[in-house]
Amino acid sequence: MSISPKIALLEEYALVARALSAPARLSILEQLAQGERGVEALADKTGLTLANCSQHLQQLRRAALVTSRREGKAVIYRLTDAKTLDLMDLLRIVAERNLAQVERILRGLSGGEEAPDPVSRADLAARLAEGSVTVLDIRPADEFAAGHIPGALNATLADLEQVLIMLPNDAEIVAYCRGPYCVYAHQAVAALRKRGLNARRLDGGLPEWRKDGRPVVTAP
Amino acid sequence: MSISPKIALLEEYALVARALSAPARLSILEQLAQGERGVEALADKTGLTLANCSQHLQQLRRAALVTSRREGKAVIYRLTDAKTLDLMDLLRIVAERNLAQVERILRGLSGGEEAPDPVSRADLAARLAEGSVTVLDIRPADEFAAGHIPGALNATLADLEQVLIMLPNDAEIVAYCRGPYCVYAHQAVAALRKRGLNARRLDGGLPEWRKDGRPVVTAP
DNA sequence: ACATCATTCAAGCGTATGATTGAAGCATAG
DNA sequence: CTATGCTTCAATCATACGCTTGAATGATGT
Repeated sequence: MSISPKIALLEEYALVARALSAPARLSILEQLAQGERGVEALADKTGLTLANCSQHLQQLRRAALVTSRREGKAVIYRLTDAKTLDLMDLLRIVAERNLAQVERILRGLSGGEEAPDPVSRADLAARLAEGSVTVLDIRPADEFAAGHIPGALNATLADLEQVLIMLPNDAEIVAYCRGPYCVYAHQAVAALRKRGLNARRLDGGLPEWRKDGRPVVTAP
Repeated sequence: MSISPKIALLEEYALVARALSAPARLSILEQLAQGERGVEALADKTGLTLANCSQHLQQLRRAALVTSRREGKAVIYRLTDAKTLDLMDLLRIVAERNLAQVERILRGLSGGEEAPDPVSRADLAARLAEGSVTVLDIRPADEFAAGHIPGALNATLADLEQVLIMLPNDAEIVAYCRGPYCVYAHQAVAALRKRGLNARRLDGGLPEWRKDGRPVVTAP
């Protein structure tokens, strides 16, 4: 350490980057962006085994991207602060800005068609106020119950058909999901547009909406 | 829908993070933040072998953090855009904000003494205008020649003693180096303060100064 | 104190990454 | 057109990481 404080410093910075360098951990962070969670819930949502998820969580904690507290028998994890979210955002921005690969993957989700520009959160808020838009929350029911945009309808990709029949054909639809890392809304919009519906995606997901200080309601 | 577009997306984001997860690559990026460089210059500055440095550069290029162009026989690398710098900055901020380890390392550099708050770039610009401050550039002579803050004196850590004797004892000194990743200025300030001089560190280094749009001069 | 449950630790395995060496491209100079 | 020198590719080894399995820890409740 005293031999090379410079390397030691860089090593610390690299530790944070390394924590973000595994898809499994990004997936965990995306979940935590929705709200704090226990280990089992995280393992369940991300499809990781319990022990594996626990190990990833500890790497994230070592990098101080998440913190934990005990609550009875359970250990609850949450993002340390907004900086963690900022870092994830910037990572995504750089990746999308630079990597043609990302473009191709997102295009593949839309069935080859060009996706329309996303709706800004300010726009959606304004349109919500005048009731001229239908908001779809494309997330599992439990996440929807834990918090969603006021007035939003909940639908998973599998449910989508069921919810559609309740909507007028000329409805303007805005879909959102967990956030920029999540592809549910992309897929939902692609499916809706294939049916000729006027659907667009919200820029960002619930965490970003909440971060803007906009209203969020729990189970209706 | 292929096997898992979601994982594929996360994999792309992880690729960018992975590129930042090795001290050697951070070191390269710090060099490139000073300005574009050839492979050999980078290898020399970072202490890496040529082939090794080239491989790291290709990983950075795969993550689109740097781009390259040919210039005669040489291949010149540079940061793709300001986002790369932003990402490095945020990485450092999160690491310093959260990791007690970083604090200890930086404190170790100051010989255990508390370092004073850094001088903001706006403050330095104002004081430079009124000539009430001496600026020290603590970087190798070639980097100094390639660009430095107007009026700055160049000194390496080894040279420091030589330069000192030219300064009045009551001089107010501001030291800077390559930037937040660089520890030269920390060490120089610690050394100067041990001699009873009124030295402080500039917040950020030359890349940040330049990014602010402030004047930079080349070899005097 | 004991049983119980959620979480963490520990060991093993396969794979990927980083560093080194030596050989192969590629653009300019002669 | 060939020669030179910078850069990159290829092969190798050592190390680290991610995932799985099975046991240990730690707090809770009877």
